[in-house]
Amino acid sequence: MPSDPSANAPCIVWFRQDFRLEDNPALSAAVKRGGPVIPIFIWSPEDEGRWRMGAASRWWLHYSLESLSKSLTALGAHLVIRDGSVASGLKELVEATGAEAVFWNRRWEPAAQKQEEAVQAMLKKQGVEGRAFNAALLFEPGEVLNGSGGPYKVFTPFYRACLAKGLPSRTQPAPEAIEGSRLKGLKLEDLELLPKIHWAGEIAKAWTPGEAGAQKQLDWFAHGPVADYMEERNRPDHEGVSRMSPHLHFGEIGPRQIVHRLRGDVAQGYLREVVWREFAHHMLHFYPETTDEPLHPEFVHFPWEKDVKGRHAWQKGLTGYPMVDAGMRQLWTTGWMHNRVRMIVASFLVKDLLIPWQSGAKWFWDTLVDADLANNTMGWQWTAGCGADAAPYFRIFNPVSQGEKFDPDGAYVREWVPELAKLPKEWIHKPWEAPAAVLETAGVSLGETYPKPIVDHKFARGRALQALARAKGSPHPDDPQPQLDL
DNA sequence: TTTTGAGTTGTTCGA
DNA sequence: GTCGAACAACTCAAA
Repeated sequence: MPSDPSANAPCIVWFRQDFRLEDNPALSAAVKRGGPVIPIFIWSPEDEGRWRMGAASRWWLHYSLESLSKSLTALGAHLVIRDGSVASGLKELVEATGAEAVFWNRRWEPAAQKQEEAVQAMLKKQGVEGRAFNAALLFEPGEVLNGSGGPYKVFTPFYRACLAKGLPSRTQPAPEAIEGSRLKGLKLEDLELLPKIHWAGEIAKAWTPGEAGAQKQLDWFAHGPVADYMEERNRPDHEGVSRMSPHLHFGEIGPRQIVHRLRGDVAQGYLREVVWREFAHHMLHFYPETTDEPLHPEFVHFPWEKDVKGRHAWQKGLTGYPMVDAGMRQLWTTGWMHNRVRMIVASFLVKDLLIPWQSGAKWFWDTLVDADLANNTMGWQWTAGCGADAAPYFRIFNPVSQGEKFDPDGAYVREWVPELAKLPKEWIHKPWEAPAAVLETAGVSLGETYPKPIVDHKFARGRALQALARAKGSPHPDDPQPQLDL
């Protein structure tokens, strides 16, 4: 037998947002290296700064860790759980175990990158090997650049450049066995990730966190909805989308596995959305301040309203616009909202109520089980018109026509706004226009059983167009006219 | 260097 | 009911 002593020194695998065994390059490399493997998760919200994990995501994290822990145990390893700052936690572990290497998969959020730099510096000081791998993305920031060597700021050319490179689909199998090491840590319960008040019942019914749940979800999507994705993806009243977002966010499955599973023309439209996720991560990397600041600086002066009542009505799903309220209640109840409806509610907050997009981003951050800093930031900036590929200023969603177009029978509204369930579909998206007799028959009393619209959309649209014109510096009737020097 | 064409997801109005 | 045009100007990407 070879007797190189260093071959048997333990290797720590630091799990972050890559809670899977298949196609997990850090884990595979550690196993291949030989010697004991110490998988570790360190709960360190203080390392995340302003964007520490929200309540719904913490719920998911709890069960994702539970699932990962079981899978590792089945292979012979043991997930060590800790809390506190990652750099100091890893330092202690390296010293306690005599580990000679720490492997992990990269994350791209600004705070996560700072955390990683601190870990690298610590390891260098300790004389321990630190190696980072790519598990999260098809292409990491810097791999897809425009002709001038800079980052793309428009999606379509970025997308074409990705396709030209070929979407990576090679994956690594899960290890068959792992040489473990007994090491004491915290119990999962000690992290107190689950809510103290019991509000997660419906979330639990809707989702199965963990690698097996992710695989099952992808199977379901690949066998059915993917074929009609382009038509059905806009229908919140149908099961037409993949619902992969929380699994992807927590790395219970990686994008390469998705590309591998969905090869073929039928999935092109869906894979385009996966590339949007890539684009969002690249943008966040190159423009890290966009989590809080508009990408386009003229929006710093945008005349936002401080409308506390409006914000609360929006959060609770009591705006009086059924499509908006249905979405907000689906979010609150299940930790997720259909993407089409995300655009509708976001447009309503930002354009109809003129409430800052950051406020909406924060609410989503706390309530979504798939809250992802890159995707969330890109989505909200796009809606507000201040981000990459920004919406033209005149693109203001009409919550009524969007409802009639994408929830034509009102089934989605009926599910999430049950007090309107008996309204005929003719009026379900605009109950304030329904004849009194129709309302009475349906048991709807506006202002009592369901709110009247908190703002008139036509008025709000005009107001938003005016505010946008002013922010952009175009002339406005109320502004002093510049003297023309003719 | 200059020029040209394109740019996720919309709405409204008038023919 | 359906259809096309108008709704700004600007930035980005690439020829």
